[in-house]
Amino acid sequence: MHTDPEIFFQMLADATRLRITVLLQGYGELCVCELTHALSLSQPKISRHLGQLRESELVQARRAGRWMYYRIHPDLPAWMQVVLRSTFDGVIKQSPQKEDALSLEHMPNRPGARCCA
Amino acid sequence: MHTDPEIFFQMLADATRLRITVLLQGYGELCVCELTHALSLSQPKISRHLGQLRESELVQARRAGRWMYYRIHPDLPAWMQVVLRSTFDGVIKQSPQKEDALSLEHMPNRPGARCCA
DNA sequence: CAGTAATATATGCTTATCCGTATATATGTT
DNA sequence: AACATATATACGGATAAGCATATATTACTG
Repeated sequence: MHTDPEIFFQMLADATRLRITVLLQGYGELCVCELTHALSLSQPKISRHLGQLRESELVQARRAGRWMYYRIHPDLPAWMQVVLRSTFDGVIKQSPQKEDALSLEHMPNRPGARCCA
Repeated sequence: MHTDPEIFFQMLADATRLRITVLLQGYGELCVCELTHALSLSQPKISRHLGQLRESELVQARRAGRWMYYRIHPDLPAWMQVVLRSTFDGVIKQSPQKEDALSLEHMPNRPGARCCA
């Protein structure tokens, strides 16, 4: 599935999925609660969009205890990686992506690498 | 409008608009009849999608006599230009973009630069 | 084996998207 | 002016996308 450019761009064509993708591009791996906090959106909404991103194989999920960690799929075609990288560069200084990153960094009690590794 | 990444990706998230965009990326400037021929789609369908691309300022239109020539908007943000370039590189060898390019090159009586300049 | 925290899915609804067909506009030609 | 060519738009209908709320699953905890 992740070789179809139309579906790839469809995934990026929704504001919520774009924000998620940009955060994953910038932070490598994030769990659902981190994304929910960073974007200030309901958990089902985040989960539903993550489900689509996962099904289209734009992201990869990994379970660690009760947490699900998501990251950009490492096997994406090179050109898609370029697209994601330049998209990140293009939007990370703008709203709402800038605020999303700030909100993530100021999140209290973040699980994952920083606390548990 | 062409500074909104969500709309930018929405434009690329439709097969017809993606094919049009890739052709414009590869050939610089094309008229509606060339696109209609290359994609083998109805004229209103092509025109409707070109209208959306134009309204979102992803492409620019120029009239020359009875023909309307379209090209990628030259003032796109740099990161969007990178996206379009790497998308072109990623899909031009695949279907249907490969066939579109062939069909365009074999089109008889093409108007525009090649014949009239 | 309750209970709770983290995440996922189901349901019903609203709205947006896309399409084909028909028609309008606009330019050039006779 | 009438006509032909190139392109754009209008209309009605089908399908898909997105949402909020409620509920289900899964894995830890005691």
